[in-house]
Amino acid sequence: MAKSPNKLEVLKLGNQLCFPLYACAKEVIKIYRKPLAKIGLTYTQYIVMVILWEFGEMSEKELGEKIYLDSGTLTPVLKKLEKFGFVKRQRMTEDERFVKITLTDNGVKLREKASNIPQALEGNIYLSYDEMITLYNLLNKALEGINERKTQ
Amino acid sequence: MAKSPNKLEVLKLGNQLCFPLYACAKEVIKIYRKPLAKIGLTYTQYIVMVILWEFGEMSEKELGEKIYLDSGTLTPVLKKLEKFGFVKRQRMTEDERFVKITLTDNGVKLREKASNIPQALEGNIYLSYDEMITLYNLLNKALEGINERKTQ
DNA sequence: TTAAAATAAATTGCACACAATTCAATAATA
DNA sequence: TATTATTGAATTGTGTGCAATTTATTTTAA
Repeated sequence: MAKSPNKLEVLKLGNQLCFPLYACAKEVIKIYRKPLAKIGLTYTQYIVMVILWEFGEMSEKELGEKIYLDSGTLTPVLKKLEKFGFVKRQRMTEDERFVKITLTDNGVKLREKASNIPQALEGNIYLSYDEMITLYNLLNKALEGINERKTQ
Repeated sequence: MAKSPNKLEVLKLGNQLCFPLYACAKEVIKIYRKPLAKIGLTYTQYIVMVILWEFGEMSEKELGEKIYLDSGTLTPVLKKLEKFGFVKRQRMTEDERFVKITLTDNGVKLREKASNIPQALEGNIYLSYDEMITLYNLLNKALEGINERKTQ
């Protein structure tokens, strides 16, 4: 049975958590980079497309909330994807402050070409299925906590 | 009892893991940003200092391996820290290709001022101690796997 | 109903992050 | 030993990522 941790121990571990999180995210993104280059996308562009493939059209604001990016990052990425011909950006007539992001036909088609991208991780993540599930759940729980704090 | 997952399920989950990892890392770094600004450091600069505080002087190459950064990122960061007066950079006489990174007195002193930085996470990570331990272990296991693959 | 506040994007400036290349020093080998 | 290969750091160019500010639009409230 593990001893009950004091506050200092929790803090120290929190600090230690930070680094592997940072390093692991970078390394996993790096694994995706090469296969993504083959279909002409960066990781950030890919994530935008994944969200749009899953949820369909939405405002830039909504997209930014889902992807944890503000307009400072997102606007240039979306303009690039528009230049590539994968998305369309247009002000909404109901409220001209909002920009609606829509997939073009080519954007929809790209989904198939990207379908083998997840295989990039094959043989690169040495975790069991159960460990991956646990990791996935803990990360999402942590994210939820951070979101909760934000909306207060 | 969970059913045995097929390969496709593992791949799909791997892909899904990628995003919360990316998002969570960004959000946690964001939490550190404000308290770090008070002692005049960015997150990357802080991680460099943490490594040097823990392990002492080492070459830029060694530092880069520990922190998962190449010279393209690390050289400018180290030059900045040198300008701040926290580290010293000098070519090693034994082998002039290597640059040895050493803490200055001010660099050592900064450690105390930074001692309360981990408290930034207090009230921001809604995970139990055990969950944090599990998350920490899984991330490190994933990192080890990635490293292993690299050295092959 | 108009002035003030709020809101969504866009812009600006700074700091990474990394691939690719260059440069200088050292090691390997013909 | 002279040539080639390798290695560590530095440089260059592109792409985020974000805080702070600006702009245009809409909402709120006086």
